[in-house]
Amino acid sequence: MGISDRKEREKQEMKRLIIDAATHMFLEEGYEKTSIRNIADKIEYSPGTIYLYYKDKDELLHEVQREAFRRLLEAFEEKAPSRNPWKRLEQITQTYIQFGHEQPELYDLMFIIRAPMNKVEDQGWLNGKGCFSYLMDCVQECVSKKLIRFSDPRAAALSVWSMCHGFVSLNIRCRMKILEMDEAGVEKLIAATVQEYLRMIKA
Amino acid sequence: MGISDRKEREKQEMKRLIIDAATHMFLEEGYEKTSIRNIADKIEYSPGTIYLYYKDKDELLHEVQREAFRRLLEAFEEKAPSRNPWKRLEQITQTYIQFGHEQPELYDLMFIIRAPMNKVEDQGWLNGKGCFSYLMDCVQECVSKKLIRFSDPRAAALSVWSMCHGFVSLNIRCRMKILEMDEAGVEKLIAATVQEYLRMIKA
DNA sequence: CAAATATAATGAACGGTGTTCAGTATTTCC
DNA sequence: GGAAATACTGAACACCGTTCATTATATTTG
Repeated sequence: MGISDRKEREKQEMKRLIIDAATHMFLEEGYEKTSIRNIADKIEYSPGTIYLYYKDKDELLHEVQREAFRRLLEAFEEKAPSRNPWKRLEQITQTYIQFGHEQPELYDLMFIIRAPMNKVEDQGWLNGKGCFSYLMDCVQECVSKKLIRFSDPRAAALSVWSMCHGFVSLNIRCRMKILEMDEAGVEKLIAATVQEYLRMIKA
Repeated sequence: MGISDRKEREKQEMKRLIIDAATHMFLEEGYEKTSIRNIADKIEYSPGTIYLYYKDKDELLHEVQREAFRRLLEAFEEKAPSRNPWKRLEQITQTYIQFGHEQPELYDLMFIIRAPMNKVEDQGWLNGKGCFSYLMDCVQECVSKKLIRFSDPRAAALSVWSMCHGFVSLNIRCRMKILEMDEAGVEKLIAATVQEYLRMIKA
């Protein structure tokens, strides 16, 4: 049936229209400050219409999260391609921190926002798992080749992730103002400190 | 003038009444979920009254932050008293992480929440600086006595803080569900990984 | 083709939010 | 006791996410 095919296609196009607007506005203004009404205005539909395509605002969030994690994974694949696992680990940390600083609102909704994380199995976090696996595989290889002072790869991955997330999240939530340095200085210090960290965990 | 003294005293008592209720409810339900109307209900005043004592909800937040940082500092002084700077560093990290896990809503409003951090100079963050100084002094001493593999104490403090904050914030925002471990297992892993981290930065 | 049905979109309404302010009640002062 | 100052109220404003009866459009049927 051609009609139901077209209907399905139109439905998908509508979902795209909504999610593209949402992504754009989340990136621009952040998740909290973006209202369903604003999104509806932007795409020139009534607020109620959005609920015909997405259950609630959380579902929009999950969809955007899914794409954001895909973007991060792509960034890893592009900017952390080294075959040398130690080199790759350096590239991963750098890429992660750069990603966070360049797209703070996106980083926010991926890693900081209070969100129903019920469905880790869910699609929304499948890409998230992909990102974590990229790191996990890397440190796994580092452990195997004794390039890193860890024996448990899970602990190693957690350590690297927490360190990087610590830097990024403290910085984008302005807690590093406590250091009383200018923005550029802080980012330099972060870059230097992550290098220092890597030096210390290097076997 | 006795009357204006009493007036001033009553004003302070009213501020205390409000801030105590606010603190209690922020701790219980979190900052976002606590409304001015809820607080007003609790203390049996009208919503408008709260605005006679505090400019806006942010000012309540800052006040609660101030007390929260005092609490954290007290926790440091109580649970991280060792004269040995390395030992003290271990105690500080442990205390910090325990604080975050035991009072996630308080931790949230101190370190995670989007909040106007305009006034780092302000009272709200003076206690925050006290907390950071407690760590800073400690690592400073570690650097002096060559107990730590850092030369720049600021980088050392930032590293330790970011690592601990990374653990706590990823955990209380449920991002560690990606590890597919139970809650207790995660906390064990965190404790082990922070130990591992300390072992690696130890000179 | 027209009528009946199914689908899609609307926008008012509900209960919530932070915040303001004209009006009222209370207290202090003369 | 009456005037002035202070304290408090609660309705109102402009938002929010979400629901749903109603309306408009598109498809299917006779």
